Amino acid sequence: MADTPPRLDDVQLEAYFALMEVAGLLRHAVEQQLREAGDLSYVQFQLLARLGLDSATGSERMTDLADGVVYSRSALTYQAALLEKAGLVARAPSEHDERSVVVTITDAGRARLAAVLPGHTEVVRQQLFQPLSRADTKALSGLLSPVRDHMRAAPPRSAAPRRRKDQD
Amino acid sequence: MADTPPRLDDVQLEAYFALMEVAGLLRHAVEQQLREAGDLSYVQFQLLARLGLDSATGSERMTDLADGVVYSRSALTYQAALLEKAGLVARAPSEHDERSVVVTITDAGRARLAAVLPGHTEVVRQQLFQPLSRADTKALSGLLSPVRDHMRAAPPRSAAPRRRKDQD
DNA sequence: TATTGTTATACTCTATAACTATA
DNA sequence: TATAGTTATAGAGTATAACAATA
Repeated sequence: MADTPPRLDDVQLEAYFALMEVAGLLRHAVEQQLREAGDLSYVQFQLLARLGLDSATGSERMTDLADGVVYSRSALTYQAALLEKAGLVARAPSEHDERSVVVTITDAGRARLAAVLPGHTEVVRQQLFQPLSRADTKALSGLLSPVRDHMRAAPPRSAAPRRRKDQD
Repeated sequence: MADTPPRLDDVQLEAYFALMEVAGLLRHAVEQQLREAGDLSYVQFQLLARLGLDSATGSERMTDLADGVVYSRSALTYQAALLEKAGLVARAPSEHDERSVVVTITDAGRARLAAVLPGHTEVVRQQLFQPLSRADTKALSGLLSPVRDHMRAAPPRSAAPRRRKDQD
């Protein structure tokens, strides 16, 4: 279709590869720490963190949890079931909409989160932030936040035209 | 041990979360494209790219391939076997060291790589680089490259003290 | 003895599609 | 009819440990 194949130049390639490798290594390091310190996968940690840190009430609907954490609903059901079996969250039908399920972090969940957080923080600090000054960190955040917003808003088009959560 | 739990401040948290989400969304988009355009996983693409683009000869030892692409040797054996079965690489014992296995990209492997690359590039350009100016891209690369080098050199210590490729 | 690579095994996680129930 | 969530199923990928072969 497009007759001008837009190559990535050297600077872009370097940025792309560095981004993917840094994120990959960081995730790997963090996953090890979470597993050893609290027997949590990264996704499970993200769910607990969203409920325990981001949410004022400690509760969220499954659908809202799915956004941003996981790519399919069944994956969320699977992880939520694991967390519930471990006693770290509770699931109950919503009062306003009987179709919805509200997930709530339990005291045990908050305790697990608190147990894991210092080590988690420590890994991120040592691996990611040690070579970055405060100005660097601000600059990094300033560069990546718009990219994140752009990605959330713009699902892949030409080369990967599928939508993420809808059927065709 | 440490009596000063070093929290991450808001700027660091923002940078950390943005990094992980950007890399996660990008990898997801890229994996879809690679699967649809060439039936390749991201790891398989990385292996082909290293052999076909980075290596002058098109060949590398298994051990050298493992470094930077994969976290365990068995995972590399698994992926290399898949690529070989698909005819995209060939494996042969090294002449200099009979223990080593040299992996070489085939013509079919180069063709597959060429078939996949334009779409891959297009996804990365649209998803990652569209909101970034050239100066932004340079800055991003300048920030992340030192972090990558730091991570390669400094395996996780206190909180996750295991080494990556050695036994205890 | 140390290194290179493979294999057997078991496990985690994910996506697809079919399904139930409520709005 | 559309939305929320679950389940069954099947597949991809990984790590661990034991193993064989060579340096």
